[in-house]
Amino acid sequence: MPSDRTRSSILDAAERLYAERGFGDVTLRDIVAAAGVNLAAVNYHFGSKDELIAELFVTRGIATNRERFAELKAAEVAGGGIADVKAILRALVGPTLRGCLGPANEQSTAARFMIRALIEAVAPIRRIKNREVDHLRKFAAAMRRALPDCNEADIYWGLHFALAMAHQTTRDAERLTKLSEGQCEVDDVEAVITRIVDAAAMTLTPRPSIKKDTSATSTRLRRAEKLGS
Amino acid sequence: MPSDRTRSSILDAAERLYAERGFGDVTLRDIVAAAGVNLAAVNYHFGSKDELIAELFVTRGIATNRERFAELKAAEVAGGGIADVKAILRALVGPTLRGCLGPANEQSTAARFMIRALIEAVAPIRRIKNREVDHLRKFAAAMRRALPDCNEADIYWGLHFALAMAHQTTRDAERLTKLSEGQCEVDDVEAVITRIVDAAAMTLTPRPSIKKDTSATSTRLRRAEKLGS
DNA sequence: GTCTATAACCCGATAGAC
DNA sequence: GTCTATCGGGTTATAGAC
Repeated sequence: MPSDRTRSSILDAAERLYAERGFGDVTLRDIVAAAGVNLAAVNYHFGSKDELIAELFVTRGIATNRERFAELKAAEVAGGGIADVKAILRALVGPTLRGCLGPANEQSTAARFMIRALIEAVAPIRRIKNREVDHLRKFAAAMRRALPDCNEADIYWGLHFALAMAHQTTRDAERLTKLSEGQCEVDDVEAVITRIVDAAAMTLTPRPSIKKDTSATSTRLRRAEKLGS
Repeated sequence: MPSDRTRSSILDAAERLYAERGFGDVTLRDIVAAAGVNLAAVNYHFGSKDELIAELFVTRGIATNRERFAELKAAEVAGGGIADVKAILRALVGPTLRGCLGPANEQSTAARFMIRALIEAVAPIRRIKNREVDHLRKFAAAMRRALPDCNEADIYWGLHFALAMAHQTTRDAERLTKLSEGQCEVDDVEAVITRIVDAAAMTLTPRPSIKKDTSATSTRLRRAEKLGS
């Protein structure tokens, strides 16, 4: 059926253009031109522009989350049912960062589209996004298992902060490079992931103050030591 | 001169509407209606829509940075020339967060406009933004004085992460509340600021490893140990 | 400086032939 | 399913009267 090819041509072209130029200045006419199909085909296959965007967001989002869950599952298996805190965070931010940073030719269109979609929050996506928090709940649950004594709010804040750093880094990489005059190496994706994961993990496994209280060990630190890795 | 009032009416109305509804669906017609002026006045006073947005971004940005610098200066005076690390970070993210979170009637239109502008990155603003990093340089300089032995790249990453957490929190506060089922208190602005500042400060004033250095210890952490702090 | 009126253009959606 | 042609509506920008 030629219909299917038309349909997926539209999806592919839309994903690519939105990833490259954002939602603000990509029109249906741009999309059909890039896809080599007719303008009316969009409405025939998707009903409206908003429904096209929504379908794109849902299908690509599912794919991204599948990657995340696979990493999370692997981390839990490796830990005998309880994943390492950093491994959980790595599963959350790794797939997106790997797809958005690094050499341009290795970047994933899907990951860059998702980042755009999450950041620009155009109307049809905003509606879906705010009611879809199940995937984050799975990460929160894994984190609770890893840190059973940790305050629940802290866990949510930690996941939130990890995503915040990941998103802003993909978004402002250019600016950070300029600000630091090249000292912040953004091209080494795994190093960036490690940096973000470490920063988020620190908020979840607190330390005693380094200024005073060097001798007295806090209960929280003892708990962390007990957990080990 | 009635001209000045027309001019500032347009600026005020535009700032308010953009802050409330974003750049995507606010037209010049909306703005002139809210300002009670004529459509042609926009082009007369600003030349084009893009120039209106650019002027708004520049003037409001200067105001925000003035607030930040005032806090930074106060922190350096209080510290006898060298500000406390957390005070520096607080000066960076405090003004924006205070203007964007908390009770709706206490929010600042200017702060919410700036957040929208930084996030949605409409064309005329993007151009200005990426070449404007001087204000961040001042914070980096203050941080270097506070942490003379700290790796310079770490300082830039720390500032970047602080802004990342601040921005994402203003932007996704609703979602975080829903995800955590109200356990993450976003209405207590000062508590949120403290949380973000603490998280960013941790990345700058590293602690010794709390667990056995298995295999995957980050280079950053190892460097931190060497620094001793 | 401010207004009206309109130009010139672009958008998404759709009717209808094939 | 795919196409052409077009509708109806929106936008910014501007010419010209006052």
